[in-house]
Amino acid sequence: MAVSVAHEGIRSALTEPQLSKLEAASELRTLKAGELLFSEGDKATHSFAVLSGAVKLTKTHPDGESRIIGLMFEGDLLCGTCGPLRTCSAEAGTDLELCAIPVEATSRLAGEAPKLERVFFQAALAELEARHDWMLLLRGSTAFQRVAGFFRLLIKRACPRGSGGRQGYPEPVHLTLPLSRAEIASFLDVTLETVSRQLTLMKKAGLIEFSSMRQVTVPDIWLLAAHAESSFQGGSWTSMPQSPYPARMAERPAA
Amino acid sequence: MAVSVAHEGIRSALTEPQLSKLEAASELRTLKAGELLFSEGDKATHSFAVLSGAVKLTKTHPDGESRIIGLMFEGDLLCGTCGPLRTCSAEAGTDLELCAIPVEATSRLAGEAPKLERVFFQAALAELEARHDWMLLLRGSTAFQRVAGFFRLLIKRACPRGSGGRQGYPEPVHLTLPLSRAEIASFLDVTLETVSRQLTLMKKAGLIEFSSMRQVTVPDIWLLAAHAESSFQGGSWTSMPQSPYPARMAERPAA
DNA sequence: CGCTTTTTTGACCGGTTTCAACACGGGTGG
DNA sequence: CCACCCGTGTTGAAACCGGTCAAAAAAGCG
Repeated sequence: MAVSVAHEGIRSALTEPQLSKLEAASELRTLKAGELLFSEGDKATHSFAVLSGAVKLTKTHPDGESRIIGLMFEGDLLCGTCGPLRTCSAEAGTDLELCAIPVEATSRLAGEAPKLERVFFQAALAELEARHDWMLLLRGSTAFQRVAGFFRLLIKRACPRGSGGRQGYPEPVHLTLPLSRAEIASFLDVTLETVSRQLTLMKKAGLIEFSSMRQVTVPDIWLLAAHAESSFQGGSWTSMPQSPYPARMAERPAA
Repeated sequence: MAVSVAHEGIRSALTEPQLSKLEAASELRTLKAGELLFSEGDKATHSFAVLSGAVKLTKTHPDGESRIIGLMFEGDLLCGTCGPLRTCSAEAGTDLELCAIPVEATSRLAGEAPKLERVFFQAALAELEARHDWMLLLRGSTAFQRVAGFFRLLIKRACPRGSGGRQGYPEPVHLTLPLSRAEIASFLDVTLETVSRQLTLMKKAGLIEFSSMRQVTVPDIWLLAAHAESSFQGGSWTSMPQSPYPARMAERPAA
């Protein structure tokens, strides 16, 4: 009980006393990588603000396998008001630190702070957007493009906060993969062997570097993206042109 | 101006006078198949309640191609409050009839009718759910499964309202495809040739029948689903067992 | 230091894609 | 009424990518 509700949107939607009330009801929760936060079909009793780490959202496929349908990072809000029941499972992708906010506490405040509801609404909308991006990434893409897209997504969502930097990353970015190869594969809907191959390919091409299994450095994400765009895939690679940057690219900094 | 806001959720969230106010501001809009409703990046000035027909939601892929990311049918609510700008384009898949509700009209009412905001919230959540279902369908599926899944989706969302019937459809269902082969292909993320081949396959197997290019009859959707589940794909088909229904299947009627 | 788990690499197979030709359907105008 | 045409849909053949099976290599752990 009693923890600072470190979510920008929520804080700014409430007055001091309201915030205190909410914080009094909330609690800090920590999980180790792999631990389950909640399961599909559970009653949605809490919302969660991610303080650190990455949350893995999964859903069970008709065939029984579970697939990763989304990831949430520091600063994201996993809203609990999405109907009475959870529609997917959540699991700690890495060690996790989050703030659990009981839905009843939020609904108690809903009357006097209509803006609060809006925050959750926005969170749901943001998730929707993320899914759209994701669907776009998966569609009509080669394995190479998917893996490249995975890096872009990772950098976009997990990085900015880590390095105090702006969002023009022409300089090397390094990041910690929140997922194992198998999990990345599930996320990208390819086999883990394919992920491994593409990673190796990218490594050989100098597009990425590994300092350890989960520590990657991306010298230039836009170079990587450029290769992904040009529909590249496995083949003769050792030498490749310096490749001019693509003409247009979503979220590309203004240069 | 002035049109009945034929959306269940909205109607039940408002009092008579509130509803009248909303209806006074709303207008009926009709589009022919192929016409554009709004584009990615447009200012979101209206919400739309789909009265009849199918709306095609598309988004532009980095490669420049536009991909279908979702479909909305009669009874669905396309909410306009999703941030200031539209994040995807909407186009009439078939001839369309919808009710356009200005966002300013809804936000004016938001104060006195908090439930209204909730309706839009729920609509967004429903969309999210739909995307999840969709992602699941696309993943790890053979072409056959995808096409079969497309039919299931179509029947689930577009049909129940048409035929006054319950939702136990062991009896033949026939429907109008809201999309061309190419569009279906885009939706399913396969080539149009593949769609055509699977359709032919299903036809030869007696799982579907065409009365015209866009008029299909599905004698037994669960039989179709059963084949999809058993990972079936092109091969020797002329004779197939009566195939017992699958043990479990999402949304399968209780029998 | 051996153990297990994760990751990489290889060879082969099969379904989709691709490229390309063909058939169908609906409309127009002779 | 039929010939013609164009867009849409179907069918065919070959190439390719990613999946699968299998095994070796590397990393993590007690």
